[in-house]
Amino acid sequence: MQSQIPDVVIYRLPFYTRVLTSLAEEDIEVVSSQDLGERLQMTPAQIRKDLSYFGKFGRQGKGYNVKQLLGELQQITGLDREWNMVLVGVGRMGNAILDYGKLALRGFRIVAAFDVDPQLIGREIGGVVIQDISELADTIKQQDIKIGVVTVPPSQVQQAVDRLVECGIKAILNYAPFAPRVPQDVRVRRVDPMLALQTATYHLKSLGTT
Amino acid sequence: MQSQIPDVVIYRLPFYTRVLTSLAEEDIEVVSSQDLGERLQMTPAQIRKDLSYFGKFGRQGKGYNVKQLLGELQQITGLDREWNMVLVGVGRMGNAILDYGKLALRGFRIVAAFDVDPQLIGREIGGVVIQDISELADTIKQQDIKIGVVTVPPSQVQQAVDRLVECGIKAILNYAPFAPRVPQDVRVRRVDPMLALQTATYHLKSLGTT
DNA sequence: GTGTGTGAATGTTTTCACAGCG
DNA sequence: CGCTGTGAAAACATTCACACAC
Repeated sequence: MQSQIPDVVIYRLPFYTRVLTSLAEEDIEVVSSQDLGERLQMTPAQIRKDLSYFGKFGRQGKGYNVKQLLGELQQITGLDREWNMVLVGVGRMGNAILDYGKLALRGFRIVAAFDVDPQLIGREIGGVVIQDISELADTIKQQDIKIGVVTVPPSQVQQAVDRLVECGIKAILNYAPFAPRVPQDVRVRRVDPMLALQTATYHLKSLGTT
Repeated sequence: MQSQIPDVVIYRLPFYTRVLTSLAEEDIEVVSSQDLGERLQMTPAQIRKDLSYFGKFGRQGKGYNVKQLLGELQQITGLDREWNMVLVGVGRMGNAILDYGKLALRGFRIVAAFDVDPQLIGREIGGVVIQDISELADTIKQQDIKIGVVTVPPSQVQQAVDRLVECGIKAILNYAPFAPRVPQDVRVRRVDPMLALQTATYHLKSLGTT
């Protein structure tokens, strides 16, 4: 039924690719799980175990070849290719995301943006022309897009997500502070600075004054 | 240290307060772990177990009083008060955050912002005047601030974090794509949309074409 | 009857510790 | 030697299932 590779492990892979990328930039050729562990603040054993789910990438007595391991991990995570995305909801946040150039550099490119506001349709932001939401299905199917970014107001999130799912979107980056309901095979990832703060205050509480 | 309450539980508390808040707004007075579970897409048992770490808030055969439980949880999480924060690094992201009004409504208020760029010092954004970084220590100590938001370029994150920690900051909202090193008693929370995307592509890979 | 609170059971993740390879 | 890869053990988290309170 399922992949038997724990989700937590999948979640950690991008961390590995990031450190390996910067090691590669420093022209470091070989790295041990020990080194990696220090840079990532995790135990060497965990790193070795994680990697072992996918294969044997290291050499005993030596460590891992940085470039080779990086390549393997990029392939495993699917970060070796470009991913096209659609964005739904060109409000404040959607605008900022469209206007932010660096996404594409990292392999994620917003190729289409949608809104319901007639005022916005036809405008161009960050090289993307805003289309009417009614064109969503066609665009997604034509370009075989699998990732959607949802930046509509909270009250419309579920509806927007439903539409995306109907169109065959399989991963959603959600900027709303709650989890929309989706079928099991669709992944939702939440971006929620507020939540991050709210999980920190518990520990601050016990810290006297203010 | 006698925390004994699992971190995962602490992380879930804000979700409970959010649903309870919206239930309260709908004037719903009582809720069962069953109901909560459906809304949050988690098992009733987990909710009951989580809550049991902090006390007995429910009534058998009935459920939980929404307002009362909300109050308890806000107190437990420290969300029953206002938190003042400083922001370091008024670049693109820092600017956006300062300009974003709603933070304060949710109990978090940025009361001071800092940068090293002389061009920026003295400017006002979102009601906050940008100060020179040299004034950081004084401001934090005078106002007994415990939370810092770090939006400096990646290469300067560790330095900025070190300064904040020296000044007594105990929680940091980090917008950089890596984890700075901090003492054990300082919590760092990362906001990282890129990471969110990167954890999703693993599952998309196996999905044919594109 | 209904739904909480909770030990006990089950499932999952991390860590240990060491055989074995280079 | 040094460091990987990995079963086995330990730690941790979730779910079960039921006594008990309303």
